[in-house]
Amino acid sequence: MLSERQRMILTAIVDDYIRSAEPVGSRSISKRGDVIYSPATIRNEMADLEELGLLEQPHTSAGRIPSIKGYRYYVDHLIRLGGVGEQDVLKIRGFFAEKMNLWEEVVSHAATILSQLTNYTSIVLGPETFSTTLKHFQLVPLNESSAVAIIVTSTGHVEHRTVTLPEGIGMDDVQKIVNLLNDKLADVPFIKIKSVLHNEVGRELSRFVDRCEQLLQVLENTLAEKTEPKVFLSGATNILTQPEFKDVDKVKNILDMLEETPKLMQLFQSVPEGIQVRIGTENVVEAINQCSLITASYSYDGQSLGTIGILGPTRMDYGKVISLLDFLSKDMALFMARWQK
Amino acid sequence: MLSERQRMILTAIVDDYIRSAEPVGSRSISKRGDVIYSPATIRNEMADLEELGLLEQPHTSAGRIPSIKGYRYYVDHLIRLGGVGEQDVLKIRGFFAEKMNLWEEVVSHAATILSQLTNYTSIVLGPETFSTTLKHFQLVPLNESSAVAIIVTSTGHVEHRTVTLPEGIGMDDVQKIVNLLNDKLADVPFIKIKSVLHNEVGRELSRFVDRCEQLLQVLENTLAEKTEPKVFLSGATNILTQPEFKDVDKVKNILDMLEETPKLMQLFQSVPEGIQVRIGTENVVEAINQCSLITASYSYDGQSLGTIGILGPTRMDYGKVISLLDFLSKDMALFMARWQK
DNA sequence: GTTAGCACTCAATATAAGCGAGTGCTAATC
DNA sequence: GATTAGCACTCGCTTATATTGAGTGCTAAC
Repeated sequence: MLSERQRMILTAIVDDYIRSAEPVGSRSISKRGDVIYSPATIRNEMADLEELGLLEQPHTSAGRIPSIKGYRYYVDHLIRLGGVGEQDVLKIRGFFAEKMNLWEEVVSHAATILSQLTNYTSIVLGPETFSTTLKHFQLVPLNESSAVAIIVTSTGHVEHRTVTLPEGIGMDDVQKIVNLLNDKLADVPFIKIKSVLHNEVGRELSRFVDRCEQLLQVLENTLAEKTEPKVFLSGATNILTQPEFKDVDKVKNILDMLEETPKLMQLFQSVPEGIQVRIGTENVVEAINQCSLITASYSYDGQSLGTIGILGPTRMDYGKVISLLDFLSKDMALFMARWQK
Repeated sequence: MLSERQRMILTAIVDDYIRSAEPVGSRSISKRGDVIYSPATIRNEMADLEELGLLEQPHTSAGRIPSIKGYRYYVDHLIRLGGVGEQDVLKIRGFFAEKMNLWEEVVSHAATILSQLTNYTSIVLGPETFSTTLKHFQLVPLNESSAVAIIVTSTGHVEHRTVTLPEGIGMDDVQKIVNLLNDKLADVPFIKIKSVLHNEVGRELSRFVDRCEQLLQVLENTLAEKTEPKVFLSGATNILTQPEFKDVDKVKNILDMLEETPKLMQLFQSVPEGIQVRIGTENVVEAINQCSLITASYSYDGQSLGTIGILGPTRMDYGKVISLLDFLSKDMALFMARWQK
């Protein structure tokens, strides 16, 4: 357990370091005004904090910088959430005032706004098709053996993939099946599609059409296949403005990872509801062991819709980013809730 | 007009510099074996080449490097196209052997392959919807006032956008119009859609439906709107491995530009048929004045389908990249030709 | 026309000196 | 006992200075 004084000093060091990117010395803290002890006293406390693993010294005659553990303590116990600045609120409000019909638009714009407001890299995931309902289904034949399946969700999200048609099935049979599926599956949540298909549709269908089992199977897979949520990135190059990433080699790994969608998804694996902060090596993906990732999921009616995240250096403005993500994720949820009806 | 010896020396310098990224001195050329003159003679020629603006000296006591004009001369007159390496051919063949149904897949994979084979950044444009024909058209209502218009092209490309429905139009009227459009417009090239709509459809439609002019107008715009060709990027971070881009600030501008699609499109404005090399400041976009962009358009039946390009430092392996782009663009054209039927 | 020789240039590297921000420890002070 | 002034010490950073070596341009000889 830290003393009140230690907490004050740790807070001061983290805050200063976040601002300046320079190791913080005892003298500069003493001069700040909010810690009214002499440099010597502060030095003693700093030595103790280092012993506790909360601070580090780049070299003997330098000031202190927070360790991962130090940031963790700061985020868990010391942080003051200042709320979102007036300017930023206005920008976000303006953003949501625009007319947007497609989920993609909302999400990609959100990513842009986030990276602009923070000067870090924003990563926004969504929509997860599974959390929406089917609006319309269509099969457009390309040639004898393949077709494009088009799925429109209640959120205006359009998804398409190619399917291979079973041999020797007639076009009008296909059309019948598609019509029936539209009838039966409209407004059914994706999560229930499989069971509806089996219980209601299968029976009925066999009355109409012969040899439809294969096709039905294909379509079932197509419809029920969990889709990768789309990833929207913005401000990937912002990392280059950070002094700790002046070195090209350090940056390369990070940018490489951002280019690879699967790796990116891995970052978001098992993020819980609400706001989550992962500092430095707390991230499983090695490439970002020098970075922190803050994520916030946005949800509707208890159902998680997607996740928004900010990737920056461990020396990131946690207070600002957390406030902002909290604010934006709630606004997004609200915005999309208006839609669900 | 350059003498044969000058051409040999210029070739040697460009080749060496492309390999080593270091200014090339007279001694090292003399030792290569293919230019059998003493360093002193070569120095004299180098001085002449510099006077002609083909070479530059970073500083007095350094070797020479090619100027933009030097590269230009090299590309126009000296380059030896070695063809594509066996390894690379195999990879490309393997790539086209895969089954791909959507144009997007082909194009995005092509981008990946290109960046892998060259270690530069690849930018692939396509498909331009205008060069294909309409396969299917669908309108899925989202609510009273808006709907998603879905367009499937002959190449399996699916395109969607939201449209605003005119007030007070009935759903069955909408359906009638959509059906009619599908009847009349199937397999019509996008380039002709506007005229077909006016001549054949407009007349006929007014017989069926009242108050459809507005909707028809909206759909006409939707269908005839020239779509931005999609851009696929790969290997954006490869630029970071180049020694001339060790400096983060130089790289930032380039990567920033790559993140912005409109800027990226600007790069490809007015690229002619065939292979085009733009060296350094020959590029209009300032951010890449230290880079060269090589583009090749792929076409079918005289109609340009899209463009593939490689962005690298001016000190780029022009011979290899040109051969590769030539090869790949032709293969892509062939692959897609098989499809058009 | 070609080349050997030589003085010269200049970035890059190495070496040393000085500075200064910051520390840890000790002893005096509150 | 907690706090702080004082001081010696550390060490990265900056600046100044020398050294090196790859490369040049010019001249004179071949």
